[in-house]
Amino acid sequence: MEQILPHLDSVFSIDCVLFGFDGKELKILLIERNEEPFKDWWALPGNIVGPDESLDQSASRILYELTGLRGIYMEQYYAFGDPGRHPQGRVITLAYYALIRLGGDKDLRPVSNYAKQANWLPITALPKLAFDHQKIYDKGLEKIKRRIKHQPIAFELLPEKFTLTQLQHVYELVLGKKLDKRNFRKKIVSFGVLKELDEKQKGVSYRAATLYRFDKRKYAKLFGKEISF
Amino acid sequence: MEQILPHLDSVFSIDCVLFGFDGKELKILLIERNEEPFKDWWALPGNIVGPDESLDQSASRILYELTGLRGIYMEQYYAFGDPGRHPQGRVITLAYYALIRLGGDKDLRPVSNYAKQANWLPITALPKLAFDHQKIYDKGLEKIKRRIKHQPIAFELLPEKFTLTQLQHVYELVLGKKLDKRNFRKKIVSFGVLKELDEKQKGVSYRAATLYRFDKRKYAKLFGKEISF
DNA sequence: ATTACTTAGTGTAGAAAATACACACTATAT
DNA sequence: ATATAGTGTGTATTTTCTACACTAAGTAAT
Repeated sequence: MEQILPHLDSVFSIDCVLFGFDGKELKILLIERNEEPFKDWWALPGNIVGPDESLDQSASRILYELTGLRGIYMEQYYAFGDPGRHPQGRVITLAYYALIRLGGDKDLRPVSNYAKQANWLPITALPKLAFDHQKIYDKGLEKIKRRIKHQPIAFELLPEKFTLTQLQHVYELVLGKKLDKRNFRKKIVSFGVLKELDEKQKGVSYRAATLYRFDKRKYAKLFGKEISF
Repeated sequence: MEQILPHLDSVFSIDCVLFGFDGKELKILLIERNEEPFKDWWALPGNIVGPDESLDQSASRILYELTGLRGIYMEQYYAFGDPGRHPQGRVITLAYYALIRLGGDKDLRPVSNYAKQANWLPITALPKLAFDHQKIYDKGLEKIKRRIKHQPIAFELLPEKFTLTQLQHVYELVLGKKLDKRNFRKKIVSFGVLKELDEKQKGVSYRAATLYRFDKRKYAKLFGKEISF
């Protein structure tokens, strides 16, 4: 019911919580601000939604501009709009999260003029964040904790080919608790969305593990059925 | 990362999907528009977010203005912002849902000048909706289907005192499938969030059922534990 | 070649939860 | 008293969850 379109001084932006996994730790991408307000503070990367782009497009563009990445699973999860959240005016922001595999082949493109630097920081030791970004991050983590139980998002954090131990490691980091190896394997294999490859892990100084791949086709067939961890 | 605050011609609104239950059917509140665009079409009630209110406050105000109701469980669930969604300009809308018990004591306040009429229409026979409101509604229904499995939202659709059969009826309507009576009762009682009253249903021409009440205190104690249907 | 080391990979028994299923009870209306 | 309509309950079976420990395989060092 939007009858009238008054001219309002409000700004609509998107902030991204980019979770990254380097094989060891969960990290998020933060930017060190170079301008007031919150000069020298760390903040979530974000930007203003353009006039002719959809929200998802806008989020993809922002992610691309900040990281050079495309084709990443990304989803909006909450809008933050308290009148006082931005000291210079009314800014309503829509938060998106993305899950990204770090390291490996291509590195992230350096990030532009917005900031002194951009860096992947481990979530176990985050600095104080600008604006209400701590709140945005907290809600984002909560969201992926829930979602990893029901949706195949863990694979976004891993290379295309991965071992079950690596997969378990991702679940443990996101959920913040240890899982039983045998039960984990039993369950994850029983979903039937993993394809066991004829390949083994390489470059390790111990017994090499079998590699698996997430099978999108099989997952698509399951649709409707709920996966549950 | 919102450095600059340009002046943008975008409007930010909230649309509400108000689910109502009258003891028999699930309904949603719709408004028949009295102005172009989409004159004479049915639409979701909504309004523009004020400059000094938070999003939740705004949603509560809008709900109050349209229905006279206060203190209703309400939650944002998705932002819709395709550039073409409003023919007269860029309107980004944040969708909220609310669950409301219909009928009974106090009736809804009549709805203002926005519309020719407001009406509760059964979700089994909805008219074509203005704008992208069908999409907003669909997503809302999907959302409460998920949420009713994990959160105690069903009680918002029922009077304070209700029978287990009524509760089951709500679950069946929202989930869109029949449930087994014995198993339903076993499970819902096992959560320990219902208080059995010493009262019985009145005014029925058959054996009167025991009344129950949702016990918020007990539910609060459970926090962390997941309820699952 | 042997050994030490490190991680991969596997099975089972018991507990708990989910499911399927049918009939007797109670209040009211006639 | 009888018909009616919804209430309220128990159990056996299947499925899923949990807890738990050792052998196999490959690498590295000697």
